[in-house]
Amino acid sequence: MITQRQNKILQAIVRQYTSTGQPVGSKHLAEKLPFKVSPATVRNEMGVLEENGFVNKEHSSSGRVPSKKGYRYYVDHLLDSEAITDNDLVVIQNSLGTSFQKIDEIISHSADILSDLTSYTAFTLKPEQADVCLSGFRVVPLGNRKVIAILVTDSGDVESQAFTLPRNYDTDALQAVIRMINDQLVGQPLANVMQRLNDDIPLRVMHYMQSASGFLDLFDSVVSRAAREQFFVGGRLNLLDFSEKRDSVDLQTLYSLLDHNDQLSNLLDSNVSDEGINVKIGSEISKDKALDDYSLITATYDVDQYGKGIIAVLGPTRMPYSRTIGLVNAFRQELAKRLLNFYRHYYDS
Amino acid sequence: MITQRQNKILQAIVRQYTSTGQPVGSKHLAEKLPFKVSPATVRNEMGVLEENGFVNKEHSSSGRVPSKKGYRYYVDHLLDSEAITDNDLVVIQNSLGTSFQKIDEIISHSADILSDLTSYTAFTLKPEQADVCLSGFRVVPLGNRKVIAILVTDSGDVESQAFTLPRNYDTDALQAVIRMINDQLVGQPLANVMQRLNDDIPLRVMHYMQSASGFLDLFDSVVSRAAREQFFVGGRLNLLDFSEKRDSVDLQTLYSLLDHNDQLSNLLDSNVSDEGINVKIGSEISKDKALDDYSLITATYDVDQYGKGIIAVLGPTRMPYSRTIGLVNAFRQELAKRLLNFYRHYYDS
DNA sequence: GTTTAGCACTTAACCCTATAGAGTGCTAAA
DNA sequence: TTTAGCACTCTATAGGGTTAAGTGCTAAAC
Repeated sequence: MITQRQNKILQAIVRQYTSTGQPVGSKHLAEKLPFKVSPATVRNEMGVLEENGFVNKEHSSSGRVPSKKGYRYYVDHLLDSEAITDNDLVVIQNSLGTSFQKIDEIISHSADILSDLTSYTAFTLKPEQADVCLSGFRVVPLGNRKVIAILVTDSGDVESQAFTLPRNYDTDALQAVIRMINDQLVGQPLANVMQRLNDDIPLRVMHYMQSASGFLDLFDSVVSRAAREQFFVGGRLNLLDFSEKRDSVDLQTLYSLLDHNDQLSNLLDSNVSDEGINVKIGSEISKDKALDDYSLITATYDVDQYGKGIIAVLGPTRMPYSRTIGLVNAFRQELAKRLLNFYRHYYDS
Repeated sequence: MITQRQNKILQAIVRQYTSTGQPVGSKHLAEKLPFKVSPATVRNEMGVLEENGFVNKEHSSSGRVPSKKGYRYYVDHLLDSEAITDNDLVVIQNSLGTSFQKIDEIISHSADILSDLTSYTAFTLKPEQADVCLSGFRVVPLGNRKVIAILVTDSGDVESQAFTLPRNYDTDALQAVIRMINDQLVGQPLANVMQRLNDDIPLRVMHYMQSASGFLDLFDSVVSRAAREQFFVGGRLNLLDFSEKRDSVDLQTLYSLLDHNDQLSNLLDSNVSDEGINVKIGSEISKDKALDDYSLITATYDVDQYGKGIIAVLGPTRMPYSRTIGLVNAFRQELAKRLLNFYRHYYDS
């Protein structure tokens, strides 16, 4: 059982450590505490906290450092009222205030803002309805055997891809295939479409043309681009700013993470919680040891009938949680407001 | 005047230093040289080289290190026959051998291969004819006020962008504007088109609709995307692997370079030579001090009537030039071959 | 029964010094 | 012109002493 006083001491240790990065000693801590106790008492209490695994020592005569368990407990029970400064709020509102033409612009911009605010690496995903459906597929000839394939979803997203037809292509067959695609697939969720692309569609295409592969590759690539959760990253390189042990092999993993969007995507996918704000600490993020000293804060933002999006921040485990969580929280609300305006303005009558 | 023996000694110093990173002393060097001389002789010769500015000392009793001038001289006069290993050649051929659908795929892939081979940062630009012209602009309605703008160039490239029309849009006016654009601009080089967009086109558009800006923004964004030399980067983060002085403010510049494509683009633009392989050393790359310890190797590759492309490698000044240049040279040839095949297959009758 | 003062002990960080090693320049002999 | 020899310079490394911050434990104070 943890006493109230131990709570306060653990809280103070985490705050102190996250702000200075130095192990926290009993004497300094005693001065900072809201009640008057002697360093000796603090030492005793810290001993108890250590027995319970909330704090560690770096060596036998050093001050205390929060353990993963300590951070976890702090985040779950000891967080500040998640206040941010007025200044931060103004920055958020102003940077989201500029006008933009496309959803992608503001979402991409958001990743940069959030990264600047926190000075960590930030991620943003645009709002996504649960089941986006195919609402149309067209192929427009551009002359000289060039065509452009255009796919529209019922969420209003458009994906297109240019393509050069092989010689001797039977345009009538192509038209027939496109009609078939529209007959069969329009109105279906993209996930279904993807599945049927490996299932009955190839056979159907073969009715009209000998080789299904060329055309299907094109269609597949457009569909999967539309289905992919496109996310944006801001401040990639901030990941390298801390990383205490700049030499170890872990750097390799970080580098590869930074360079490969699919890895980042997996990381996010596996860490997104249903809703609200979620904090993952160290090994909770992934099995990979390279991320042991990082924490990931994810949050959803809700744009009513237009779906839910995600924002996230990846920073050092040793981060000022109250402030960072406060920023993420304020940001999700502002972003949701802004997007709701945008959607209302553009999509409603 | 530089003697033959001094040439050999400078060559040996550069080779030794680029491979070990340690200043080169007279005793070790005397053993490595192809002719038998005593360390004392080597010392005398090194003294001459230093007087002429080809080598420096890090402190009064250290070995010699090549100066920028020394590297320059080495690259210009003392390079090995630029041989690469059979293994490297096989790797290049295999990785370029996989099939691909679009030019962009292979060019982007090339940046990764080249970066892996050299372990530096690599850049690739696709082949570009001198004056690409606009060959068509269309706007296809997709329903629900959505349209897609499609631009085709005479080099066969296609750019498109989806767009949502404001309410109460006059579609007849839009059609008229599109006809006007095609009348006025088709057949003109993209550079001209860009210029006229700031010139007479806005006025012409105003004939048909009250506010020109919305539509022109769309058109402008599609045109500039088509006109932009799109380049690909592989191994961005390799730039940070060396950087002796990991703390200085120069890191900031490097970071910003890594994060901003436009900066990299400028860097390449200002360093591309007319043809063949070109090596820029240290301050020759740019005024920026952050790049003083880097060298940039650029090379063109020639795909006959389909234009010329560029590949480049940015690594430490202290790099094994013979090998790196050999790799770049082999790569440009293989890439040119591969692309020529591709173009012939797809674009010729 | 807590809390606290006092004290012995531990460790990292810093500074100083000594020493070994690699390299240079110079001089004089080969 | 080349080389052997030598005095000199500078870096890197290891060891020793000191300081500062911290701990745990014990016994007295509250």
